[in-house]
Amino acid sequence: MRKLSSVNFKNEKFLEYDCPFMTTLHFIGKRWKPAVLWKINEGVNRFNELKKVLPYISDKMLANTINELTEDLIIEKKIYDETPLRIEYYMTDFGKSLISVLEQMNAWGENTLQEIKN
Amino acid sequence: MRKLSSVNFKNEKFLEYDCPFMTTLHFIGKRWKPAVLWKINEGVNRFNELKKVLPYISDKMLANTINELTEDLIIEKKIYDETPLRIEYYMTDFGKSLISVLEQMNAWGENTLQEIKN
DNA sequence: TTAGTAACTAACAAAAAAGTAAGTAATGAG
DNA sequence: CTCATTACTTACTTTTTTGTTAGTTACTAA
Repeated sequence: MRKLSSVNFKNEKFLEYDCPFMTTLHFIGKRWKPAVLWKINEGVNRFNELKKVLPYISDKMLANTINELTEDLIIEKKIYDETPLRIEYYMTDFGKSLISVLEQMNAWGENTLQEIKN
Repeated sequence: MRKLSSVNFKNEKFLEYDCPFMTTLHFIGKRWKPAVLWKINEGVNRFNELKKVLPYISDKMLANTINELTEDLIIEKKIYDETPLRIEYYMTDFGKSLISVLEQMNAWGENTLQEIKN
């Protein structure tokens, strides 16, 4: 749980106010968040499918990440009344607007990895 | 200090390999890094000047951040043989290539903040 | 009735990141 | 000789994030 009185928290808020890119990082700057988002965008929509494509993620981290993305309105949960239970996650329009940012970050990352190789 | 044997570290490396945007986040995904980078890019080049424009950063965090940006070859240090001592930091060409990514993140952040207001 | 599957949650521990307080080195001014 | 300035470093603590293990609910198939 976040401690709202901490200097750490206040500094984060100051930076989000002073530097809008910190707001962007607020949505994607965690270990598994951008990866989960990316996979959902690619059409991997279910809990267990996400676990397959991200083999080292733990149940807890996947659930946490999904919960935060849902609270932030980046993805939405759809519950299908079937058995066995089927729940799927989809990008919201707001979430989709983040993808082009991730794409540019991806391009820069790929480029950098290439240059390091050479 | 980073523990190279930790699951945390291994997961980070897996993600940098699997999702190139994680490589980008590796360079800017910390509390003060993108802000310091941004300010240096805007022409704030000295330790004490950076402290002025980022009033809540501690000496230690600023020094750490500058050191990491230097090790990552994003900025470079220029020492002027003057008294009092003058040291300035400048973006490298590699560092400059990151700015367009930060600019897009900034635009998305500004937009999002605007939408939240309305 | 036992086992299995999907999608989780809770309690706890370890690791990493950030913050605090004090100190350092080189120089020059008074 | 003491103080001020610039640009840091060190030792330590707190906060935050990540990971581990075990359990839960609702259903179905054998």
